[in-house]
Amino acid sequence: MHWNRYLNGGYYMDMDADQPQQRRLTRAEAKARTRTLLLDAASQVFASQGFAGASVEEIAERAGFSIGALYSNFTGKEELFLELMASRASDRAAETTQLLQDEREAPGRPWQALGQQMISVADKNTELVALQAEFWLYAVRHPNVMETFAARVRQRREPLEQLIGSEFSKDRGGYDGDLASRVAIVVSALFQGMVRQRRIDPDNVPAELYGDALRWLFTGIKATERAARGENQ
Amino acid sequence: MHWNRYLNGGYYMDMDADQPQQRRLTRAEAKARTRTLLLDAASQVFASQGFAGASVEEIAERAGFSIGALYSNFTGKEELFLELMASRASDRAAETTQLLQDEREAPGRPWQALGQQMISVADKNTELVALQAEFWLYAVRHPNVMETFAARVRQRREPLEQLIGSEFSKDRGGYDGDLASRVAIVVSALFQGMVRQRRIDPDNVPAELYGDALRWLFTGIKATERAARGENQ
DNA sequence: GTCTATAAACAGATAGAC
DNA sequence: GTCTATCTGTTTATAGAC
Repeated sequence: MHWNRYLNGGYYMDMDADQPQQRRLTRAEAKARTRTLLLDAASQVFASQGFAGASVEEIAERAGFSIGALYSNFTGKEELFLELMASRASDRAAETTQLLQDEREAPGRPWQALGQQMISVADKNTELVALQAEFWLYAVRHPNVMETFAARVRQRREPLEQLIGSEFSKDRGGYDGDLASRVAIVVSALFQGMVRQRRIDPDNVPAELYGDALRWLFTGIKATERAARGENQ
Repeated sequence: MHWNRYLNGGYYMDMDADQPQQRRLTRAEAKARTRTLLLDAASQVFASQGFAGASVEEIAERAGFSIGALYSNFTGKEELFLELMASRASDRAAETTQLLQDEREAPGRPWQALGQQMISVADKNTELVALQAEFWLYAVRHPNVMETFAARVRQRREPLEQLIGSEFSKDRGGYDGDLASRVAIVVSALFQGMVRQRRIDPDNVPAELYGDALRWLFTGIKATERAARGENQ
């Protein structure tokens, strides 16, 4: 039996029972597996109860272990939370890169399609959306963590920034990195804001709206840029 | 001595000591004042510790009262939090209405100016921004509260929706309420997303960016609408 | 490595004095 | 109305058995 990790943080087992030389897990592997299961349980409990509201007992129980096991893998609740924060950040980065890779391979696709896909991904991962809010609050309340968190968020924005940059390159000579960076911030802020609104009021925040907003935004940017170039030349 | 409430939820005393018939507060007035002070303290403590992380003792202490006083004014921590949620929502609604009223009286002002002003207001009220995130998480975790919260958010969006609608009326014959509503959602989502980003990474999220984004957005909407009308007519 | 048992601190909430 | 004292349950974290 072997545990693999999905991009979204879930797990599945290799059910290939015919595997010839199935062996016991080494101590290190077993411990790693326990850590992983604890982190997965922590994700659920922190998402539904918040950092302060979550109890280590519930996390351990949900993972199928005792409190003692938790404390032998993490120094405490805080470290568990911070490790989760780090692990989920890299998951998201991989996911985003993949999503935008798909986008690059279907370059004719309108912004609407990308927008709708992003929203539908967010609709499914309700746990992650709540966790993000929890991470943000933690960062705001712990200045020493804030910079690390901000750096991760910036990093996650990079693939988006590149996609936008290459989109703009089509229309003009050079690659305007500063513009791409600013637009990426706007696009991701818009995305996060809409996902949160939609979460509490889905009827009033249709999934297509994010795509519409992207179309408006990029139409406006191109028009504005054209106008600016027209004046300068 | 009389307590008045600022739009932003703060308080100030009338220092007019010469007031001739200064009288003792009635029991009801004293109780109302206690409630108000407790709510104000709760705002600070909930913002910095979160709902689960805040203790009623700290709230009572910060307000200058004992735990007993808190329990004689609220049934418990939960009611205190919900009352705060309701009171701060109406404060924000009044504030927004005022801000957009100013906007209406200076109709030539570009979107950039409005955007920058909104961001600078948010920069000052860091407590409120954290509270909003806390309210959102609470709503997400308590389905019975969610609809009430969503309704308050919708209500707060109304003045913005009207401003946008009247802006669009200039360009075309009728008032397109549906478009205005959708754009208002986009604008407020964008705002909230940028404020959160800016809170943890101010260097990378310049205050002007929100204004730029609004300009891009409205330029794009008008171009898109023009194109749509051109095709239909 | 993980479990059970427990220590020590703290939380929300109540009762009765004033 | 508000305060002090207290009850009860829960929490994080640790110690020692296996």
